[in-house]
Amino acid sequence: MRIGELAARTGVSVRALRYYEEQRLLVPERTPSGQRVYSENAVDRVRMIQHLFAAGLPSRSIEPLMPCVVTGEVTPELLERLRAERRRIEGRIDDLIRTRDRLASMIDAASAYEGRTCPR
Amino acid sequence: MRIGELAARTGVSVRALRYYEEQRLLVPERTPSGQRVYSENAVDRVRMIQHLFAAGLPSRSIEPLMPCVVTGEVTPELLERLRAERRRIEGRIDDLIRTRDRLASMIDAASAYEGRTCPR
DNA sequence: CTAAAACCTCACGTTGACGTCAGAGGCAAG
DNA sequence: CTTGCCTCTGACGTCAACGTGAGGTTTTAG
Repeated sequence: MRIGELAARTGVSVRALRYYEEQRLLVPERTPSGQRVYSENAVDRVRMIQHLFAAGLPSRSIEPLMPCVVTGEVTPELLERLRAERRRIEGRIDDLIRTRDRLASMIDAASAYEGRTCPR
Repeated sequence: MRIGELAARTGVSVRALRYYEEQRLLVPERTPSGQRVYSENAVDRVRMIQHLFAAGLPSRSIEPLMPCVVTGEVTPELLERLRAERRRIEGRIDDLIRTRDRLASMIDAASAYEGRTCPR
């Protein structure tokens, strides 16, 4: 499929797909005239990339994880990188939970004084 | 205390503190000569700001939350904003958990093929 | 065959949270 | 008084993940 269809099917912009290629996250084939041609599994690939972006990984961290998807080769280094990223994400989850709890107690304390002025 | 000490005690840069002031997140007093003077509770304030930044809130979202800390006034709108931010954070937590789980199953699947080539 | 739609490659613009440098003024110690 | 560190105000630089044209080619529909 060409770039427009992939964009439509994944919900990301054409520009973003070209950006992924620039970062070597998703390198498509080319027709003789130079147009990009993507395989079916590029759809899943893009979704994966989006999830990792959403998890806060920069493209420099995603790029070395991609060879696995491409060649299917699993090196110990790759596994370790995956585990490291998992730890990073778990750390971020813990941070967010702490922040949420802090925010929740702010809300509890504040709602006791709703409409008035709370002591400081 | 002056800006250098606050920076040292909070671990954020002097530049960042001036940036917070620019965004009206933390507006200090001034000496007659123009030097910034921070009160003791600015330390907690900065930590709070850092946590909210870490939670992904932009300064435009943090700024309207700050009057509470300053004046102690709790309006219904403020409470609603706090609750909205809490919901946002909880959404991000859920996303991260999903991403972590996906990553974890990638790791499980991959480690079964460690050193070899996995089927595709 | 032609016109529209989709695609191509530069290449500059944007946003947020600062980094960094320049040039000048302020402040405690010796 | 001067040395040395801290602070001040601009103001430009950075990085990531794209957005947004400009100007030209390719593919597709009628």
